[in-house]
Amino acid sequence: MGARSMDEAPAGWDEVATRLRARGLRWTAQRRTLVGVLAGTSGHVTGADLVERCRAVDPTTTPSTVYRTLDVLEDLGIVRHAHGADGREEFHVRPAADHGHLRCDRCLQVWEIGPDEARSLVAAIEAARGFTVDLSHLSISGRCAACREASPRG
Amino acid sequence: MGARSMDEAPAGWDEVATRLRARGLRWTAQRRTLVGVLAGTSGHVTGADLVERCRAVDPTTTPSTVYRTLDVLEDLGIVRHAHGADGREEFHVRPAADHGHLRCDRCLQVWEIGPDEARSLVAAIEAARGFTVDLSHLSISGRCAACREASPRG
DNA sequence: ATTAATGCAAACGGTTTGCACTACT
DNA sequence: AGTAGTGCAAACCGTTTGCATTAAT
Repeated sequence: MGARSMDEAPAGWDEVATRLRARGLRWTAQRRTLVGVLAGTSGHVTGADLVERCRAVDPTTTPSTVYRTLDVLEDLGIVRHAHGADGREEFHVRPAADHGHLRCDRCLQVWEIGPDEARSLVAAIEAARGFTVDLSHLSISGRCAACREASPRG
Repeated sequence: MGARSMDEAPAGWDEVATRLRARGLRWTAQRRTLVGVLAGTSGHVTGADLVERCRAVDPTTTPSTVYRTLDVLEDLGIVRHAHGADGREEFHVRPAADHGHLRCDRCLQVWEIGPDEARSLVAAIEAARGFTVDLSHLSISGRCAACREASPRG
Protein backbone atom coordinates (compact mmCIF):
# COMPACT_ATOMS: atom_id res chain seq x y z
CA MET A 1 0.00 0.00 0.00
CA GLY A 2 1.03 3.54 -0.58
CA ALA A 3 2.64 4.08 2.75
CA ARG A 4 4.70 7.05 3.55
CA SER A 5 7.36 6.54 6.09
CA MET A 6 6.36 7.64 9.48
CA ASP A 7 9.55 9.11 10.74
CA GLU A 8 9.40 11.62 7.98
CA ALA A 9 8.81 14.92 9.71
CA PRO A 10 5.03 14.93 9.65
CA ALA A 11 5.05 18.09 7.65
CA GLY A 12 4.81 20.43 10.54
CA TRP A 13 4.88 19.70 14.20
CA ASP A 14 6.73 22.93 14.25
CA GLU A 15 3.88 24.61 12.45
CA VAL A 16 1.50 23.73 15.21
CA ALA A 17 2.56 26.71 17.27
CA THR A 18 1.99 28.95 14.30
CA ARG A 19 -1.38 27.52 13.48
CA LEU A 20 -2.48 27.95 17.05
CA ARG A 21 -1.39 31.55 17.16
CA ALA A 22 -3.04 32.20 13.84
CA ARG A 23 -6.28 31.43 15.60
CA GLY A 24 -5.50 33.59 18.55
CA LEU A 25 -4.67 30.52 20.61
CA ARG A 26 -1.54 30.13 22.66
CA TRP A 27 1.57 28.06 22.62
CA THR A 28 2.13 26.96 26.17
CA ALA A 29 4.60 24.67 27.87
CA GLN A 30 1.87 22.08 28.39
CA ARG A 31 0.94 22.12 24.74
CA ARG A 32 4.54 21.83 23.79
CA THR A 33 4.77 18.74 25.94
CA LEU A 34 1.71 17.12 24.43
CA VAL A 35 2.70 17.96 20.89
CA GLY A 36 6.14 16.57 21.60
CA VAL A 37 4.59 13.33 22.78
CA LEU A 38 2.31 13.18 19.76
CA ALA A 39 5.25 13.73 17.47
CA GLY A 40 6.87 10.66 18.93
CA THR A 41 3.79 8.56 18.51
CA SER A 42 3.53 5.75 16.01
CA GLY A 43 -0.07 6.42 15.26
CA HIS A 44 -2.59 5.49 17.92
CA VAL A 45 -2.87 6.13 21.62
CA THR A 46 -5.66 6.45 24.09
CA GLY A 47 -6.30 9.69 25.89
CA ALA A 48 -5.23 8.14 29.15
CA ASP A 49 -2.08 6.96 27.42
CA LEU A 50 -1.24 10.44 26.38
CA VAL A 51 -1.78 11.74 29.87
CA GLU A 52 0.64 9.14 31.13
CA ARG A 53 3.25 9.83 28.49
CA CYS A 54 3.04 13.52 29.11
CA ARG A 55 3.52 12.89 32.78
CA ALA A 56 6.67 10.99 31.96
CA VAL A 57 7.98 14.13 30.33
CA ASP A 58 6.46 16.59 32.75
CA PRO A 59 5.17 15.03 35.97
CA THR A 60 2.97 18.02 36.69
CA THR A 61 0.75 17.25 33.72
CA THR A 62 -2.97 17.23 34.46
CA PRO A 63 -5.59 15.19 32.58
CA SER A 64 -7.89 18.12 32.00
CA THR A 65 -5.25 20.08 30.18
CA VAL A 66 -4.35 17.15 27.99
CA TYR A 67 -7.93 16.46 27.03
CA ARG A 68 -8.67 20.09 26.43
CA THR A 69 -5.63 20.44 24.25
CA LEU A 70 -6.54 17.33 22.32
CA ASP A 71 -9.87 18.96 21.57
CA VAL A 72 -8.11 21.99 20.22
CA LEU A 73 -5.74 19.89 18.14
CA GLU A 74 -8.64 17.98 16.77
CA ASP A 75 -10.23 21.23 15.70
CA LEU A 76 -7.05 22.03 13.87
CA GLY A 77 -7.20 18.63 12.22
CA ILE A 78 -3.96 17.57 13.79
CA VAL A 79 -5.32 14.55 15.58
CA ARG A 80 -8.43 12.50 15.15
CA HIS A 81 -10.17 10.20 17.51
CA ALA A 82 -11.86 6.86 17.05
CA HIS A 83 -12.73 4.20 19.58
CA GLY A 84 -10.72 1.21 20.61
CA ALA A 85 -11.90 -2.31 21.26
CA ASP A 86 -12.53 -1.56 24.89
CA GLY A 87 -14.34 1.61 24.15
CA ARG A 88 -11.72 4.12 25.13
CA GLU A 89 -11.05 7.18 23.11
CA GLU A 90 -8.23 6.49 20.77
CA PHE A 91 -6.40 9.29 19.09
CA HIS A 92 -4.36 9.00 16.00
CA VAL A 93 -1.98 11.45 14.67
CA ARG A 94 -2.19 13.40 11.44
CA PRO A 95 -4.55 11.25 9.49
CA ALA A 96 -3.43 13.08 6.41
CA ALA A 97 -3.33 9.71 4.78
CA ASP A 98 -6.72 8.51 5.83
CA HIS A 99 -6.54 5.13 7.43
CA GLY A 100 -8.33 2.79 9.77
CA HIS A 101 -7.17 0.25 12.28
CA LEU A 102 -6.98 -3.49 12.46
CA ARG A 103 -6.76 -4.91 15.93
CA CYS A 104 -6.11 -8.41 17.11
CA ASP A 105 -8.42 -9.32 19.99
CA ARG A 106 -5.85 -11.61 21.46
CA CYS A 107 -2.45 -9.95 21.26
CA LEU A 108 -3.97 -6.47 21.12
CA GLN A 109 -1.58 -5.40 18.40
CA VAL A 110 -2.81 -2.78 16.00
CA TRP A 111 -2.09 -2.31 12.33
CA GLU A 112 -3.14 0.40 9.97
CA ILE A 113 -5.45 -0.18 7.06
CA GLY A 114 -4.71 2.00 4.13
CA PRO A 115 -7.24 3.38 1.70
CA ASP A 116 -6.53 0.82 -1.00
CA GLU A 117 -6.89 -2.08 1.35
CA ALA A 118 -10.28 -0.83 2.35
CA ARG A 119 -11.21 0.27 -1.11
CA SER A 120 -13.36 -2.70 -1.94
CA LEU A 121 -15.28 -2.30 1.28
CA VAL A 122 -15.69 1.38 0.83
CA ALA A 123 -16.77 0.93 -2.75
CA ALA A 124 -19.20 -1.85 -1.92
CA ILE A 125 -20.88 0.14 0.80
CA GLU A 126 -20.94 3.26 -1.28
CA ALA A 127 -22.58 1.37 -4.10
CA ALA A 128 -25.07 -0.57 -2.03
CA ARG A 129 -26.12 2.15 0.34
CA GLY A 130 -24.84 5.45 -0.90
CA PHE A 131 -22.99 5.59 2.35
CA THR A 132 -19.69 7.39 2.53
CA VAL A 133 -17.34 5.55 4.81
CA ASP A 134 -15.17 7.57 7.13
CA LEU A 135 -12.03 5.53 6.90
CA SER A 136 -10.37 7.30 9.76
CA HIS A 137 -13.03 5.99 12.12
CA LEU A 138 -12.83 2.47 10.83
CA SER A 139 -11.75 0.00 13.45
CA ILE A 140 -11.82 -3.68 12.69
CA SER A 141 -11.15 -6.40 15.19
CA GLY A 142 -10.47 -10.07 14.80
CA ARG A 143 -7.60 -12.43 15.14
CA CYS A 144 -4.22 -12.01 13.53
CA ALA A 145 -2.40 -14.77 11.72
CA ALA A 146 0.04 -15.46 14.52
CA CYS A 147 -2.60 -15.69 17.18
CA ARG A 148 -4.83 -17.74 14.99
CA GLU A 149 -2.16 -20.41 14.82
CA ALA A 150 -1.19 -20.02 18.43
CA SER A 151 -4.63 -20.73 19.80
CA PRO A 152 -7.14 -23.09 18.23
CA ARG A 153 -9.96 -21.39 20.06
CA GLY A 154 -9.91 -18.66 22.44
CA MET B 1 -44.89 -10.27 30.28
CA GLY B 2 -45.04 -11.89 26.90
CA ALA B 3 -47.56 -9.40 25.66
CA ARG B 4 -46.19 -9.44 22.16
CA SER B 5 -45.92 -12.29 19.84
CA MET B 6 -42.46 -13.00 18.65
CA ASP B 7 -43.12 -12.00 15.14
CA GLU B 8 -39.87 -13.23 13.81
CA ALA B 9 -39.50 -15.99 16.34
CA PRO B 10 -35.77 -15.59 16.93
CA ALA B 11 -35.57 -19.31 17.17
CA GLY B 12 -35.44 -19.60 20.90
CA TRP B 13 -35.90 -16.93 23.48
CA ASP B 14 -37.90 -19.61 25.17
CA GLU B 15 -34.92 -21.90 25.11
CA VAL B 16 -32.87 -19.47 27.13
CA ALA B 17 -34.29 -20.72 30.40
CA THR B 18 -33.47 -24.24 29.42
CA ARG B 19 -29.97 -23.44 28.36
CA LEU B 20 -29.33 -21.64 31.58
CA ARG B 21 -30.56 -24.53 33.65
CA ALA B 22 -28.55 -26.93 31.58
CA ARG B 23 -25.51 -25.15 32.95
CA GLY B 24 -26.75 -25.19 36.48
CA LEU B 25 -27.69 -21.54 36.24
CA ARG B 26 -31.01 -20.13 37.28
CA TRP B 27 -34.01 -18.62 35.60
CA THR B 28 -34.94 -15.65 37.73
CA ALA B 29 -37.52 -12.91 37.44
CA GLN B 30 -34.77 -10.40 36.64
CA ARG B 31 -33.39 -12.54 33.87
CA ARG B 32 -36.84 -13.01 32.50
CA THR B 33 -37.19 -9.24 32.37
CA LEU B 34 -33.91 -8.72 30.57
CA VAL B 35 -34.49 -11.51 28.13
CA GLY B 36 -37.93 -10.10 27.46
CA VAL B 37 -36.41 -6.74 26.70
CA LEU B 38 -33.78 -8.30 24.47
CA ALA B 39 -36.44 -10.22 22.60
CA GLY B 40 -38.11 -6.93 21.75
CA THR B 41 -34.91 -5.36 20.55
CA SER B 42 -34.23 -4.54 16.95
CA GLY B 43 -30.60 -5.38 17.17
CA HIS B 44 -28.39 -3.00 19.05
CA VAL B 45 -28.59 -1.33 22.42
CA THR B 46 -26.13 -0.01 24.90
CA GLY B 47 -25.83 -1.54 28.32
CA ALA B 48 -27.22 1.59 29.89
CA ASP B 49 -30.09 1.41 27.43
CA LEU B 50 -30.95 -2.05 28.55
CA VAL B 51 -30.88 -1.03 32.18
CA GLU B 52 -33.32 1.70 31.36
CA ARG B 53 -35.62 -0.49 29.34
CA CYS B 54 -35.64 -3.09 32.05
CA ARG B 55 -36.52 -0.44 34.54
CA ALA B 56 -39.47 0.49 32.38
CA VAL B 57 -40.71 -3.06 32.78
CA ASP B 58 -39.60 -3.55 36.35
CA PRO B 59 -38.64 -0.36 38.16
CA THR B 60 -36.67 -2.27 40.75
CA THR B 61 -34.08 -3.32 38.20
CA THR B 62 -30.46 -2.73 39.24
CA PRO B 63 -27.58 -2.10 36.85
CA SER B 64 -25.35 -4.72 38.37
CA THR B 65 -27.84 -7.46 37.75
CA VAL B 66 -28.36 -6.41 34.17
CA TYR B 67 -24.66 -6.30 33.43
CA ARG B 68 -24.00 -9.58 35.18
CA THR B 69 -26.78 -11.23 33.26
CA LEU B 70 -25.50 -9.82 30.00
CA ASP B 71 -22.19 -11.46 30.77
CA VAL B 72 -23.88 -14.76 31.26
CA LEU B 73 -25.91 -14.37 28.09
CA GLU B 74 -22.78 -13.53 26.21
CA ASP B 75 -21.20 -16.72 27.45
CA LEU B 76 -24.16 -18.57 26.09
CA GLY B 77 -23.66 -16.80 22.79
CA ILE B 78 -27.04 -15.13 23.03
CA VAL B 79 -25.78 -11.59 22.86
CA ARG B 80 -22.55 -10.07 21.70
CA HIS B 81 -21.01 -6.76 22.42
CA ALA B 82 -19.14 -4.28 20.29
CA HIS B 83 -18.49 -0.61 20.81
CA GLY B 84 -20.48 2.32 19.60
CA ALA B 85 -19.23 5.57 18.15
CA ASP B 86 -19.11 7.16 21.57
CA GLY B 87 -17.31 4.26 23.11
CA ARG B 88 -20.13 2.71 25.05
CA GLU B 89 -20.69 -0.97 25.18
CA GLU B 90 -23.18 -1.91 22.58
CA PHE B 91 -24.91 -5.23 22.69
CA HIS B 92 -26.55 -6.89 19.81
CA VAL B 93 -28.88 -9.75 19.90
CA ARG B 94 -28.46 -13.24 18.51
CA PRO B 95 -25.75 -12.59 15.98
CA ALA B 96 -26.63 -15.92 14.47
CA ALA B 97 -26.21 -14.17 11.19
CA ASP B 98 -22.92 -12.48 11.83
CA HIS B 99 -23.12 -8.82 11.05
CA GLY B 100 -21.52 -5.50 11.69
CA HIS B 101 -22.89 -2.00 11.93
CA LEU B 102 -22.92 1.04 9.74
CA ARG B 103 -23.56 4.29 11.51
CA CYS B 104 -24.19 7.75 10.15
CA ASP B 105 -22.25 10.36 12.10
CA ARG B 106 -24.88 12.94 11.45
CA CYS B 107 -28.29 11.34 11.91
CA LEU B 108 -26.92 8.61 14.18
CA GLN B 109 -28.97 5.96 12.44
CA VAL B 110 -27.56 2.48 12.38
CA TRP B 111 -27.79 -0.20 9.73
CA GLU B 112 -26.57 -3.73 9.71
CA ILE B 113 -23.87 -4.94 7.39
CA GLY B 114 -24.35 -8.50 6.32
CA PRO B 115 -21.60 -10.98 5.60
CA ASP B 116 -21.82 -10.66 1.86
CA GLU B 117 -21.63 -6.91 1.93
CA ALA B 118 -18.47 -7.15 3.94
CA ARG B 119 -17.17 -10.12 2.08
CA SER B 120 -14.77 -8.25 -0.14
CA LEU B 121 -13.29 -6.47 2.84
CA VAL B 122 -13.01 -9.61 4.85
CA ALA B 123 -11.44 -11.45 1.95
CA ALA B 124 -9.01 -8.66 1.18
CA ILE B 125 -7.80 -8.43 4.72
CA GLU B 126 -7.62 -12.15 5.08
CA ALA B 127 -5.52 -12.36 1.95
CA ALA B 128 -3.24 -9.46 2.66
CA ARG B 129 -2.64 -10.04 6.32
CA GLY B 130 -3.89 -13.47 7.25
CA PHE B 131 -6.17 -11.63 9.59
CA THR B 132 -9.55 -13.08 10.42
CA VAL B 133 -12.09 -10.32 10.70
CA ASP B 134 -14.65 -10.56 13.45
CA LEU B 135 -17.64 -9.23 11.61
CA SER B 136 -19.72 -8.91 14.73
CA HIS B 137 -17.31 -6.33 16.09
CA LEU B 138 -17.20 -4.36 12.89
CA SER B 139 -18.50 -0.86 13.27
CA ILE B 140 -18.16 1.58 10.42
CA SER B 141 -19.04 5.22 10.56
CA GLY B 142 -19.49 7.82 7.91
CA ARG B 143 -22.27 9.74 6.31
CA CYS B 144 -25.43 8.23 4.89
CA ALA B 145 -26.88 9.15 1.54
CA ALA B 146 -29.67 11.28 2.96
CA CYS B 147 -27.39 13.27 5.21
CA ARG B 148 -24.84 13.66 2.51
CA GLU B 149 -27.39 15.43 0.35
CA ALA B 150 -28.94 17.29 3.22
CA SER B 151 -25.75 18.96 4.29
CA PRO B 152 -23.23 20.21 1.78
CA ARG B 153 -20.52 20.20 4.37
CA GLY B 154 -20.06 19.50 7.98
C1' DA C 1 -29.99 -27.35 51.92
C1' DT C 2 -27.30 -25.75 48.57
C1' DT C 3 -25.31 -22.19 46.22
C1' DA C 4 -26.53 -19.03 42.22
C1' DA C 5 -28.22 -14.63 41.91
C1' DT C 6 -29.66 -10.38 43.79
C1' DG C 7 -29.51 -5.47 45.77
C1' DC C 8 -27.09 -2.20 47.71
C1' DA C 9 -23.67 1.00 47.86
C1' DA C 10 -19.35 2.10 47.09
C1' DA C 11 -15.37 1.97 43.89
C1' DC C 12 -13.68 2.26 39.48
C1' DG C 13 -11.51 4.40 35.18
C1' DG C 14 -11.62 7.54 31.77
C1' DT C 15 -13.24 11.88 30.71
C1' DT C 16 -15.44 16.51 31.68
C1' DT C 17 -16.44 20.62 34.21
C1' DG C 18 -16.48 25.11 37.32
C1' DC C 19 -13.76 28.20 39.16
C1' DA C 20 -10.00 31.00 40.70
C1' DC C 21 -5.39 31.60 39.21
C1' DT C 22 -1.45 31.93 35.90
C1' DA C 23 0.89 33.38 31.99
C1' DC C 24 1.01 33.91 26.94
C1' DT C 25 0.35 37.61 23.67
C1' DA D 1 -3.96 44.57 30.18
C1' DG D 2 -6.58 41.32 28.50
C1' DT D 3 -8.01 36.87 27.75
C1' DA D 4 -6.57 31.92 26.68
C1' DG D 5 -5.01 28.37 29.27
C1' DT D 6 -4.04 26.08 33.53
C1' DG D 7 -4.55 23.20 37.90
C1' DC D 8 -7.28 21.57 41.16
C1' DA D 9 -10.88 18.98 42.78
C1' DA D 10 -15.05 17.41 42.32
C1' DA D 11 -18.61 15.68 39.16
C1' DC D 12 -19.79 12.71 35.69
C1' DC D 13 -21.27 8.37 33.30
C1' DG D 14 -21.24 3.76 32.34
C1' DT D 15 -19.67 -0.23 34.33
C1' DT D 16 -17.75 -3.37 38.03
C1' DT D 17 -17.15 -5.22 42.60
C1' DG D 18 -17.67 -6.97 47.71
C1' DC D 19 -20.67 -8.50 50.68
C1' DA D 20 -24.68 -9.82 53.19
C1' DT D 21 -29.21 -11.44 51.77
C1' DT D 22 -32.66 -13.81 49.00
C1' DA D 23 -34.52 -17.36 46.37
C1' DA D 24 -34.19 -21.09 42.50
C1' DT D 25 -33.00 -25.67 42.35
